[in-house]
Amino acid sequence: MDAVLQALADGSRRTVLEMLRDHPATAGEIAQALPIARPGVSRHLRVLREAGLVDVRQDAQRRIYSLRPEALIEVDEWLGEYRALWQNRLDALHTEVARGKKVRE
Amino acid sequence: MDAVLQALADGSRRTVLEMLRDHPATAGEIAQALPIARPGVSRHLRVLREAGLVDVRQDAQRRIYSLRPEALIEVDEWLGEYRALWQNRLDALHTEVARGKKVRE
DNA sequence: TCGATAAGTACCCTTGCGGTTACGTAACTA
DNA sequence: TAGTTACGTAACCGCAAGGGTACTTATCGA
Repeated sequence: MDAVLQALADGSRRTVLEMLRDHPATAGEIAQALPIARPGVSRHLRVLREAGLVDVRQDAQRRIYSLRPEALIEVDEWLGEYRALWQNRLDALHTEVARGKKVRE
Repeated sequence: MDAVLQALADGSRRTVLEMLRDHPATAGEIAQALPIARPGVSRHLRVLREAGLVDVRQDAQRRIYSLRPEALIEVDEWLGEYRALWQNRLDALHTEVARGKKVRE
């Protein structure tokens, strides 16, 4: 979970992820699409791999990366513990607004 | 969103957040509960504040911090774009398993 | 077996983050 | 008004993250 969030904190890595959301891609393809050089992309992919966010499949010299959204489920579950909270919060807000805004803390 | 994820990438800050999930707290209380000194906590809180994850309310000398889960909704929405994907993936997996595992990519 | 292609690793450098101590500031209190 | 309390900010330090260049490794094709 820590690894996943740390992986996601980097914008480039999120971009990689969003590329892979469309379809699997090779490391080279990803590097071409991003403003950083191949070695950098390799390292990004390593982080994503170690965080469990992507999978690699080897095809001759190519390494084809694909999304492995299972790790994101962790984040989703962590957020789940807040979801009820913000639902209540928003619901409460709505009622407050409806009854003329007597904010209570 | 970037700010939110970067804020969440730090374990201490997630801990602060989880403390505030229970109830609002002052900066001092949070610092006492954590293994880091007050100035550090202050900066953590600043990051959380600027990311929109917490709110401050002043009560005399005290600064009372409370959760503001609206920012987490952003993350939730971002994850939402993957949720369908992993649902499909898991569903697909189930059917693959059921029909005897002919993995297709 | 030798070159070409694709990717990963080693190394270096710079920047930013997180922590600490020391100091500044606002508000209560005697 | 002087002292105390509760925070925040500034300055400094160490370290790890993230980028680039150069090199290594693995696989295919001639």
